[in-house]
Amino acid sequence: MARITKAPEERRQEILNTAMRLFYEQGYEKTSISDISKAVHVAQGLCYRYFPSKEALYDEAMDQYAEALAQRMTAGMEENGSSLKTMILQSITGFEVENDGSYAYKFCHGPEKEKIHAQLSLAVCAKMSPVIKRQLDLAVKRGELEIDDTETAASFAVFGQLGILLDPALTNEEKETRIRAFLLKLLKLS
Amino acid sequence: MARITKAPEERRQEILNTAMRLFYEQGYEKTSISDISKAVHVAQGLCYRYFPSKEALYDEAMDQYAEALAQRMTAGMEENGSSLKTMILQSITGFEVENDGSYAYKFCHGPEKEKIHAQLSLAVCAKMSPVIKRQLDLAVKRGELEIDDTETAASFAVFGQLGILLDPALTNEEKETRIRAFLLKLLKLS
Amino acid sequence: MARITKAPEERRQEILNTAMRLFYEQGYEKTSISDISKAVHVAQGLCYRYFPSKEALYDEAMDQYAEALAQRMTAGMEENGSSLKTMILQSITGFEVENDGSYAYKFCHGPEKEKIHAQLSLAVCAKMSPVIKRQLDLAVKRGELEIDDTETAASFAVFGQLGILLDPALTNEEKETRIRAFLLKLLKLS
Amino acid sequence: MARITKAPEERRQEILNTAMRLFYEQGYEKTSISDISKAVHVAQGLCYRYFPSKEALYDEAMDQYAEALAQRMTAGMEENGSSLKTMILQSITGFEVENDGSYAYKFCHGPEKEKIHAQLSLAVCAKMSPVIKRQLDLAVKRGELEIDDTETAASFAVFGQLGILLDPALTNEEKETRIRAFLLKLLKLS
DNA sequence: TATGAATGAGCGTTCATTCAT
DNA sequence: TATGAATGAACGCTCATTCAT
Repeated sequence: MARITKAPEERRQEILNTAMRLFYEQGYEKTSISDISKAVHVAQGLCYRYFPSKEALYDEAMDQYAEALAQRMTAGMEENGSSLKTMILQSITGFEVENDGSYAYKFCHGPEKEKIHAQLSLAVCAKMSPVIKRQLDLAVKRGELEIDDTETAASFAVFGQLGILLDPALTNEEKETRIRAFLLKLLKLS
Repeated sequence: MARITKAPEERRQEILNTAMRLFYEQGYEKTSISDISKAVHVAQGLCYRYFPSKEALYDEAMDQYAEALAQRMTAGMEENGSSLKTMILQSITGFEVENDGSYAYKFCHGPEKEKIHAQLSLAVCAKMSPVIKRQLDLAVKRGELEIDDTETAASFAVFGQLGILLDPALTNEEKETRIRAFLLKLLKLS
Repeated sequence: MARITKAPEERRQEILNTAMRLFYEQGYEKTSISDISKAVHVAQGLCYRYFPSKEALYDEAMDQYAEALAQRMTAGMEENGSSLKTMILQSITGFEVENDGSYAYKFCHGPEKEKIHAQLSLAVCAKMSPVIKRQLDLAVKRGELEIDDTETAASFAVFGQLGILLDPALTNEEKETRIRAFLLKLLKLS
Repeated sequence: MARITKAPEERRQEILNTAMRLFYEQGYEKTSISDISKAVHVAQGLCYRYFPSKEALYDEAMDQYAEALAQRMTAGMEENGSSLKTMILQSITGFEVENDGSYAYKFCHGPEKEKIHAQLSLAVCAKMSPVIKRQLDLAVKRGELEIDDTETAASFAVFGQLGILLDPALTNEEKETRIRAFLLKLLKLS
């Protein structure tokens, strides 16, 4: 086979991206290193130059994936200084992310059987919570809000959505409406 | 080997219990059917008389486990008619269950690397939510509470705890204190 | 389960018939004793009261099956004293047997992948040859034919058909026409 | 174990040859992939780099084996332009092939219980038939023979031998004598 | 005669990982 | 840096067979 050499970092990320996708699509166990290397058009052994084991590759891929999703969902919050109410009304609740070529849009949309969703959902929430806490702190400082334990509040505000988001009986609109209504009330913003 | 015949239901449950334990302790992939059958002191093939595949056995074991944990955590709620405030103050938040021979006490205590925790946590929350919703409905009827969307509220109240519970930086007491304080405020009970 | 007792010979034949069918339909390896006993509505262990092993059951089933097919194909020959030419023109060449509830009609019709066909075809031919030899002998006696080695002739007449019969490129009519034309010429009857 | 790397094609054929032998000697079911890989002195998994399944390996091995036997038996026919009579008198009838290190000599000599023989015999005949047909066509052209349906004639000439060849009651000389005598008569060459 | 739970060996297959090139 | 043939251990699963009832 034609031997294509790439900059290590690029190769590494390429493997990571492909692994991310396959792990997400097929689950951890059903994705073999062979699958990954085939998809990257690379020899099997090469994966082991960049990652010591399949599990290490998985951990890094999952973390990077969760990070990407969390960033996407809190995008915009850190820059502009909207009011909390505006933020909530504009927030992406995880199911409106459009298919932009990344795999973020699949969040909560894949087949339920995949055991990876639970792990990913929690990881994303864990990454989102500190961001939300910071926003709550700012809102408190701005006088929009009166809460002392913003950490717990942020945690509830983020993880609390999971029950609604993962409920297959609800439509996306219902999910969105309910979550926003509840959050506004929770933060006494309405 | 001495051939020990048991009533099918008993055998089935025996396998299920052992599988539950091993899956919990070692994770799904690292537990082989051979491990399970050895632990039950039974021929490997026997597992396949009761469960068509490892995955089916896993699914049933996980569901039964989540059910048991959810029941334990909502125990007492359905019978006595305590006030919501009392319930919250007496609630088991998932980390106070003592080691009583069951495996419930390990909830959220096992090594974080196990991928099963996320799945189990969400499954338990999903099973607890409807119970909590019913209690909120009763509380509303009793006039202790004024909420219209009790389903969403219950969902937030249950899933919202996950962020705190899964945070390894907090002690159990802190977790408990924060959650109770927040819940009381959330439900405007204090 | 309701325990249904039958006369040993009846049971034995019942098992044999079902085994015959399943071996034919699915091949030897893909048919398990469990399959057979389920199809007979009988406990697995019972098969071992009647047959010492799966292979013994197979051998007997196959032989009985081949016997049945051979009889069906030479039916009528032994009784009436038709001329050889009439016999050939009336002969069943293996593909005209209609579906009469037995499985004979499947001869040479099943999926080609089944490895059992070869064995069965040869067994049927082996059983047919002596019958045909006898008819040739009678025809020689009647002066219809002049052959010294009727055994070899019968063998060629029977086994020789296989190449045509097993050819998937020919239609049944073509097979029939060719075989009859050739046999008439071979025996110098036309 | 010492790691011996070979050219893929060589390895592939090596596995094929060994499989061929074992399948022939022991039958399909009784030959495990483990047996084959042990005999090739190779890791079990390697077989699956070259063949997707045991059955695929079997099919290819059998076909290659049948091909080799058919070639051996029709060897010489295609080159020189002997008369048909000479060909028949010189023909190898399948049982005279000496043990030359190949396994061809075992044709029709192995234990009858092996179910593979029937399949192999028919496969060899199927491969021989077109060759014989071509010879008959040439003989017709040379005026040695007067037959219109040479395809059917070839089929009968080849497959028709099976009954005699597979008859365990006959000696090799008898088989040879009878077949040659019959073929000469059949083709009206004597 | 009949049941069906239980056995236990073994099979085909997969796969993470290694290593000579 | 990259290849891909080779390893070898294990795994899920099947199944002929046994045996207590």
